[in-house]
Amino acid sequence: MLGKSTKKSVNKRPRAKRLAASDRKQQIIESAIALFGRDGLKGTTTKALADAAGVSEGTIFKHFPTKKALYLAAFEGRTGDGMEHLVTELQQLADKGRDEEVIQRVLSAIFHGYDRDRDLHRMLLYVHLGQSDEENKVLDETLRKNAVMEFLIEYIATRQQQGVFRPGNPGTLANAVLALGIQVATTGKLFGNRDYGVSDDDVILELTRFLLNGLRQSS
Amino acid sequence: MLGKSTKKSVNKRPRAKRLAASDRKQQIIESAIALFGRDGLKGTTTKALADAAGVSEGTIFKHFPTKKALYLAAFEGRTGDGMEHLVTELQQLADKGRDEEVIQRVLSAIFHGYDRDRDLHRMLLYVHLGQSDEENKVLDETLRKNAVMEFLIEYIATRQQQGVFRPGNPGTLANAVLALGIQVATTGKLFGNRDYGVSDDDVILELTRFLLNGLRQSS
DNA sequence: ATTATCTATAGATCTATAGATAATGC
DNA sequence: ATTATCTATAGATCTATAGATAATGC
Repeated sequence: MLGKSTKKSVNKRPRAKRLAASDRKQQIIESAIALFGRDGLKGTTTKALADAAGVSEGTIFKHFPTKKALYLAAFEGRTGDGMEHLVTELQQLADKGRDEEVIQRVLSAIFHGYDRDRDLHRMLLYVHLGQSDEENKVLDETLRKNAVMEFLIEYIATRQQQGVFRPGNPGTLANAVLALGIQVATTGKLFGNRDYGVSDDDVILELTRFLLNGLRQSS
Repeated sequence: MLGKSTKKSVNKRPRAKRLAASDRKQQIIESAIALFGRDGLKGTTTKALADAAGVSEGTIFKHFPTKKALYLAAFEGRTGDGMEHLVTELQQLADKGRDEEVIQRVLSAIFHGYDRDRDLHRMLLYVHLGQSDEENKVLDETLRKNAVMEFLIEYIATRQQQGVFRPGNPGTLANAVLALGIQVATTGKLFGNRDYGVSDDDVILELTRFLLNGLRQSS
């Protein structure tokens, strides 16, 4: 009623500070991940992307030829960040026979990954649901979680030969370990289903004991 | 070049057979689930919905006030279909001490649910990612999987008191059982990650043994 | 004459482009 | 004078509506 801020968009955003192209590009990507993670590719408009980045829509398209190119750019350079390092660490723990720590490390890596890159993991779910050829390429690259999967299969098979773990298909069992971690992290950290008032560390400990109990020989 | 079918949309769809409103409504919902499951709410156009149902866009809006109303209608009447029946069955197995069959039954119910209503489960993932207040209402209604969750918590706690299952937070453990089943079903049946060449029944058996081993006292 | 469907279209986005304007660095 | 940003807008959808047309049942 006072005429100042009632009119739509009277307060126009100030011209964005001029940045080097590579910096602006990166900054647009960072702010885009939150939006794409929330609403998906189709659900996110270039207007929203521009507003979030603090630039005009024209600027968005100056840096990325299409909206989808920006979407896909979010995954560049993030393919399996510290996966090799993790696998090395796991291998060392496995060699020392520290089974508890192996499983615990796998679970905490998953949990922390979802904490650190929550929006990116939401995006990944959207990409999975998307399923185009192009997008599945990105997935194959990104889901180098397979490095961990491969380690687990080998690890479980070895422990079985040593008579420590009970028999059973190592692929199915490795998949079970990862699946449990991923699903608990997904519901707890992406969907907010953490009704069971327990801390992450407690859940990890509980699940570790549970998984190891499941893997080990009873007798 | 032959002029007959080169022009866009020369072959016009014949007028849809006239149906009773309730039948048409149901049929539109059925065909919509596949589209919403594939592309989500925003990714599915009313044009696509009309084409899939074999009617005009006008007809879609005659039966549903908005696209979103159609989206939400897909969940009506499907809230926990045979959940009470399942829980009754589980309770009977539990009373007889048939632990293997309890777990196996839970897992096979999840697997079969994903097989039977694949598109609906894809939609549910989209809804989960959507997260608006309104949509979470639908979720709370639909995810009466909680009935099974509640049963499992009670069941695990009882078995712990009897000294059959090892100690541990029943909520976390029950969540683990469901999470494992849901995630394996999601990746295997919704995302097509079934690289490990094993039949459903074998996976269920393997996971059942694994889960029970994890739950039971070792000594 | 009542109910279902279709046609045509309004109005609101939404993506992307072209050309103008502003800022930087030589 | 080179590079980054913005403004303005074209063209393509996309949702939803209103009024015309067709089918059914009394």
